[in-house]
Amino acid sequence: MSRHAAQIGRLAARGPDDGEAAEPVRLVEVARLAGVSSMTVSRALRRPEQVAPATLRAVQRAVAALGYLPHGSASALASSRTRVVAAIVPTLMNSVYASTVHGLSSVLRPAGYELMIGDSGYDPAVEAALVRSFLGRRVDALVLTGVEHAAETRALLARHRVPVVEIWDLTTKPIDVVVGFSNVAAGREAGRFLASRGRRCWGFVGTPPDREDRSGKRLRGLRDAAREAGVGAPVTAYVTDGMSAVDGYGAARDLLAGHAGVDAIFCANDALATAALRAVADAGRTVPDDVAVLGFGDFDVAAQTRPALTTIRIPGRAIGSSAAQALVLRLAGGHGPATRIDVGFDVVERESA
Amino acid sequence: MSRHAAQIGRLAARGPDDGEAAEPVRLVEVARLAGVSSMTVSRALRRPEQVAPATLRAVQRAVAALGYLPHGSASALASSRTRVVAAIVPTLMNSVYASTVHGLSSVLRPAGYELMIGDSGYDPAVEAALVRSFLGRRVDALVLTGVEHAAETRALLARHRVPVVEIWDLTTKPIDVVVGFSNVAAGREAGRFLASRGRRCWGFVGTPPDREDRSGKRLRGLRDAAREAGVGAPVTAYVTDGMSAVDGYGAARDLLAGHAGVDAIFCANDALATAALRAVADAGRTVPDDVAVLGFGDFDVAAQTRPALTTIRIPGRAIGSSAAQALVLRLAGGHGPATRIDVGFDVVERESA
DNA sequence: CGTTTGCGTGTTAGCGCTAACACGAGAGCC
DNA sequence: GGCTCTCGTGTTAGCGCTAACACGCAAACG
Repeated sequence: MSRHAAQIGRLAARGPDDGEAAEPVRLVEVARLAGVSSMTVSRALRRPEQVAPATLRAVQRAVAALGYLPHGSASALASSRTRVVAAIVPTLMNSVYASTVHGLSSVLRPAGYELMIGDSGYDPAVEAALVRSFLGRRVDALVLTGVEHAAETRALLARHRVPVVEIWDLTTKPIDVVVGFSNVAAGREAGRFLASRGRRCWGFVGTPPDREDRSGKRLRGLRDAAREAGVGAPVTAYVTDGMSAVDGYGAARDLLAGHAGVDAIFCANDALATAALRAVADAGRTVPDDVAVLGFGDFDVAAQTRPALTTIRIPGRAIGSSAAQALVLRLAGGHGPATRIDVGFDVVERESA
Repeated sequence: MSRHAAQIGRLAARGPDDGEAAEPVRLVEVARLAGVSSMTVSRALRRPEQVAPATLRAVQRAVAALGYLPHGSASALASSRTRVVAAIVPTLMNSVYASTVHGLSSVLRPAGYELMIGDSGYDPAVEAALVRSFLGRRVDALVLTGVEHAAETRALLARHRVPVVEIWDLTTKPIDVVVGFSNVAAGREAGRFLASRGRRCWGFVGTPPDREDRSGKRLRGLRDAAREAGVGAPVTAYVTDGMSAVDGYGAARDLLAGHAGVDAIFCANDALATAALRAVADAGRTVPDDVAVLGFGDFDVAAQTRPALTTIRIPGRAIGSSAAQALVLRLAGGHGPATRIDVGFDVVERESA
């Protein structure tokens, strides 16, 4: 494609009311105006400390005069660095993942990186498709939620060797860096909390444990705690199509209907827990007197429900900013000491348990 | 930079445990294996209908065998299309904007576009900085929240002529396409609702009206309705640093303290409204008997507060998907009939008003 | 006063892909 | 049988930028 032809196309696409023709400005134009070579302009913009102060000023004047904006794709192609980081979260419609994304961008943007976001809807196959697309765009790094990934995802990552940060879980074998907390320990803590409140017959609402996802690990921890406390194994009801409130109501209702003696329900996230609150009420029982409800995540809604949700608080924003810091370090060349960062969790006691 | 040198660098950066050397695969490698020219491979991937079926199969086999992933930056540079759309929202920590982003991505991703997200924190200067960064990356289109923009933003957009969709508001003079609703009409509807419930002394919590932002327009509508209903002009208390619950509590408290007769508070969003609920309770008064609280947005929390928030529901997800559809049409060449799409709004009556 | 060092800048050669055009072979037509 | 037309594919020439190296000039050095 000749430049001329491109311009024709552009002009033809314009309406008649266009004032300035706005021929796109390239590096050479800036160089010409500043009286230097284009390489010097490139350096002045990327590593100003490498050019003489007078030259720098001349370049900056020319850049401002022409309104020059560097061309990201050209820069990326020549330097093999896009300065884009991609992040995949289960969903944005959930305040803790939104916080995580916010934490990521609050560190990455000032460091000169933009974020591409994908939401997997908790589906590993969707995650794999997103990873493929992001790798095609040659992002400089990838942030993945969780440490369990589809085989295709692992194969893609092995092939393309991009820095990867896994978040919201821990493992002894991270792909690269992992920033999160132990979901098993958090589930165990949930159980200990219920035991300490005298609850003896626990229920659990979350995803089936054979998926070995984060929800499954929380259940594993809960079971550990049940053994530890000498209470019966938790009864379970599973959601299979999502982790939102609408997905959880039926499971919670079935749990209550099938096990009249249940005096506590631990939910794999707060959205499910709000559904459990309603299910308990609809079953004619009260929270927390008849049934305690314990959530997970400390979503925004947790403080607003009635009764307010007792839940496990996860520092979502800190996960994002720590992950981003680790990434920025790694991308700058330094390896950073830690490949495993545990941000921990707390129990937030409100009214529901 | 020679390709060879790049490869040395790569290898040097690897650990000793690396199995496959994973030399990155380029289009020519695929072409060689398939026994065609690289141009044919390019076409087979982008417009399969233009190559002969047998050739197409050969190319697809070669792509699969080599695990080829097209190089986004190179493609973007050669074709002047990045297949990336950037969206700027005030914040992701708010379910309605998260819904909007979700609506955008649900349409854009299947159409082959990735999303870059920026959050402006309701600050036009931040929006301008984001627009600059996104334009530098030569995104194919831009989605902006609101129709009021900093002068710098307008200048950048005029210079770079990228398709723009403005969302969450309406105007007769959109930059390009606008998808949203009339914030003035929504504010007026809020006032009419309060009037119909016998409220005579209204308060408003939101941003100062001189900003002429979406909150300001809602206040304008409320004032119109006050005149229409023959009640006094609404008393106001402003937030200046954000639109979250923490920003709103002080304003609501001051409003109640300064105007003992207030029997209704309209808040510019539901986060502020949750703060108002607490402020009313802390002032020793009850909602809705003493003071009605009317929110805006129908955030996730609205149904969970006690009393549950009566609010104006905005179809955030529909705004996102409609905007994306308009964009996909426009990017495909067709102009699409509408440059102004009104998605409307509803009053959701719960308990607080 | 030569030699060395380092700094600032220019030159060269691509990065991996695609627009535009060229071209040959076969089909359709009179 | 020559003409056009279409279809599938190849050739050429960049897109706008930067890595690597080259080079000249001043200061620093023995």
